[in-house]
Amino acid sequence: MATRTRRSQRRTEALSRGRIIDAAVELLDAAGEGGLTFRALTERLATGPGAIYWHVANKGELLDAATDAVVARAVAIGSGESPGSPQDGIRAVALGLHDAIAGHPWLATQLATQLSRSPWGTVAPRIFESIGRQVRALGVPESSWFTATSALMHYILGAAGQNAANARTLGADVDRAQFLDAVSTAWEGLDPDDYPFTRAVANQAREHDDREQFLAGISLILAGISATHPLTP
Amino acid sequence: MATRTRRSQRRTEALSRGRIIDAAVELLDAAGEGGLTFRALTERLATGPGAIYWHVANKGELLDAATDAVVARAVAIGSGESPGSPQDGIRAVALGLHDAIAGHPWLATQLATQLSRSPWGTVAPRIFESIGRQVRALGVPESSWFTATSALMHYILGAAGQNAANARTLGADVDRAQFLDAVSTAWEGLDPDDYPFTRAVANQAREHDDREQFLAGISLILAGISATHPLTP
DNA sequence: ACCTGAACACCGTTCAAGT
DNA sequence: ACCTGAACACCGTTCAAGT
Repeated sequence: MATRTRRSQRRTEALSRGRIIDAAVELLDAAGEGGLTFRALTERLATGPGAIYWHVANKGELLDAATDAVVARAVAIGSGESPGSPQDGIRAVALGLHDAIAGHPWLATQLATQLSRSPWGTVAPRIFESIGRQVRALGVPESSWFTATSALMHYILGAAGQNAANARTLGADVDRAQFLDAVSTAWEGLDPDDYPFTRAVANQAREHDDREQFLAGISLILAGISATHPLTP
Repeated sequence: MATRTRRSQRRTEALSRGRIIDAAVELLDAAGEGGLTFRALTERLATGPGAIYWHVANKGELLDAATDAVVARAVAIGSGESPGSPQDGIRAVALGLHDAIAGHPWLATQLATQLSRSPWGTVAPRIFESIGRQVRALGVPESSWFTATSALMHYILGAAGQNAANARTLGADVDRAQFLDAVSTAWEGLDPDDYPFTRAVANQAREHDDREQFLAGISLILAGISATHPLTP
């Protein structure tokens, strides 16, 4: 449909790594991981593939850079001087990442791949740092910093990724209520012998709210942290 | 290198969906997501692409089926009649998924994509059910089943995915100690103003054990569940 | 019903050539 | 130093034709 928008704009600014990364993010947002191709990129930037390869080593590096750009913005928002408790600080950082992934669904898969491929990159420390500072403020003893921060980070990325994937399914024609109803109905139709538990919670799935549920999980982990570690705030 | 193994074995069994899925899993295990191509598949199965398309709709469906096959095996192992406490039951299920992802690193990305793309598929209920049964056994009140099970599932998939990605980086020439040392050293070299926390825990990262750390996170969530919800076991 | 294999459209990447 | 654009190897998928 609206694929050919801004078809061959006259190129006013010179090409640059930054402009390429911005265009990549736009393509990813518009059409998901499949939407980022060098053909689409050259058309949007009104140039040839060789020009792009002059600024960027390959597609993988471009994806990493796009991921880093979006994450940097997200943690900058989530980690401003939070006025409330350290718990609220953690919730703010968590929601910042949650909403970033919700707004850029391709980020979930990309984060999973990149965090593992290169934990020495810029993305992992960025996220780790913004969560960890709040953990420290919480009064968790230093010997448990790594454990507590890792647990929170894994939960956040896991849950946010899941929610994002759900959001991606919601296209133009499917709304959220329909979607949840379809899932719940499918779960209710499962074999009673093999899936008693899933059938029993099908209705809770139908009525849940993503953000609320996400924060409930954060609260669970926070409660676990205070129960396990003597806090000294 | 050893790419051409069992080059053109005489095809003894007829082609079938099951045999195609098995071959897909082998290719994924051997060379990651990039290793599964229809070319490689046709060579290994000594057939043409058309034959595969007769049994399988497209590559996405094949990936889903491969994922489901591996997960089914994993939860079958993790959820046998556990002799210990419900807590230990949860740990067993969690470790079952953890080890499955560690053994099939491509599973992490694939699970993230598939769980969201179709939560009405077979994979999501399988995992949800195996965790949820243990949550119920724990004595969590029914109104909190969905929240507690979701939190555990998100943590497990997030953490296991991360660890798997780490494992993937460890090729033939890099061992685990070197890898962790490289990460820690990189973290220690970060800007002291921007990354005080990450620098402070760099040493904990160097010495941590994946499984131990993974289980510590599970314990944290379990502690949070008992602290938050009145258990009636 | 099941399989063959040539063909098609598309992809990431390279590179000699230009400015 | 930066950009052009044709060309290459490879990919998922289709389909007329065979058995």
